[in-house]
Amino acid sequence: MNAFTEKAITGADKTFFQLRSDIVEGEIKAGSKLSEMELSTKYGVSRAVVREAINRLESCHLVERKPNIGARVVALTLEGLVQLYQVRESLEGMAARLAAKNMTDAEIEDLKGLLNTHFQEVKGGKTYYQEAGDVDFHYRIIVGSKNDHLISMLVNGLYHLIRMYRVQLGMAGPRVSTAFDEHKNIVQAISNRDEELAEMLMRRHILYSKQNIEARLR
Amino acid sequence: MNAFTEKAITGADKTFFQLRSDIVEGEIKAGSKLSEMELSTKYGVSRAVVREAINRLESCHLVERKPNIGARVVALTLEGLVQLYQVRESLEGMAARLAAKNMTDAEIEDLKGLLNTHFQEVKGGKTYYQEAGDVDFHYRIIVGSKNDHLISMLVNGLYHLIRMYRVQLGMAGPRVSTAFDEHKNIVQAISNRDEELAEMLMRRHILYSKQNIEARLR
DNA sequence: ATTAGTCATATTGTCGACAAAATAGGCCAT
DNA sequence: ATGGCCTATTTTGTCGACAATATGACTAAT
Repeated sequence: MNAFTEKAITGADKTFFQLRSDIVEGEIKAGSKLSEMELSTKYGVSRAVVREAINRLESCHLVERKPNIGARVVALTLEGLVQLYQVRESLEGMAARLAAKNMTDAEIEDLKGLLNTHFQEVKGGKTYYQEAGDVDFHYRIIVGSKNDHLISMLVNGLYHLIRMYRVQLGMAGPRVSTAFDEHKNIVQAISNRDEELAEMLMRRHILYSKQNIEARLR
Repeated sequence: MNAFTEKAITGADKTFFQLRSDIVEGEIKAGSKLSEMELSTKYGVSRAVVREAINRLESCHLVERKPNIGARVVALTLEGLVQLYQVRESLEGMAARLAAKNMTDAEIEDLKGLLNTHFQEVKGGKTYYQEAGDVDFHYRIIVGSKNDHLISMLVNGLYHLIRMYRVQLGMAGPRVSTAFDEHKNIVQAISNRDEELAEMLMRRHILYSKQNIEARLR
């Protein structure tokens, strides 16, 4: 066995990942029906593993399942996006608060380094920032909270759904420069171990994102 | 078809409910292994439905599953309880905020009525309050938020876990009178449509509960 | 005595077949 | 035509069997 624990990957895992990717990226259209038999032949696995994969997708709120009827990919609505950001504001705000309390000094330094890297890239004219960079920034703070429930809910639960909205409603990389300043201030608050401020700044950051998205969609 | 939509109940549902109850009430001990075959014979269903039930329990964070090894009921630790209340503080705080915004006047009146009923019972010397009453109070505010993600996360996700801690660590009904006053103030804030205050009071209410529990356990 | 290796057993992962339920289409009555 | 009922087909729910992996016991070498 290797030094770092490597989880065994089962067939259901692979099917789950594949399906999730196809749904998030829009390969499988939002609101469409998921036929077990069809997916079974498409991915070359038995219906049992497809069912397990679909069950997990339901846990992520990416599909909705009704007994004896079947599973549909969730529909994307403005209402749903707003609700999603409300939860996100709450959870990530708490994550920032806990990160200010629980991140090690080394982790905070790493985070500052990440921010610097992003700064260089943005200065160099890259619009790349928003997609991977923003996700990475938020991801580190979530993990830095050291709260397993929080981490699970956000990483396994909400982030793929958020990404699905981003990809399919085509909101790629706006608000780059202002968002970067907000990130910087959040990191500063965490570095100062100012829990209250870190939470407040994160909540406002996400609130602004939400308002920005809402404005563009109406 | 009936007036109110009645969801079909599948066998996996029943097994899931049964297992969840057994775990929460401690009939199945925390940290113990769940053998698919054993449960299959015990409940008289096939392994497939037991597997589906266990998968759903995993979504609720009531069991942890490792590929090719099996599922164990989660272990109850003080650390875990603290993390749980941190998330709860965040989510229910947001629920109170949204309830202040989204509950109808009629729903708020109902909530006041519920509080009065509890008041009479407490005055009558019943210690019954905490268990059903507290849950009901929080439940109504969660639903009153009208945010499906929030509702799902709390009702399907966290509440059974919280109840598991309550039952098995034997913390039934303390803090009755003070908690009642806190509930009253929260309802007043919601009634005044004061979102900020409602959120703050709910967060403090849960924070107090957490501290109360922590104090008793050390 | 301890450790590594091997083999037998038990448990989980996957599959195809059957049962139950829902959907679709045609048929009949109005 | 329209609406309700019945049948045929499709889809999901459940089951038992087989394959792959982990667990535990036993042996042997150091």
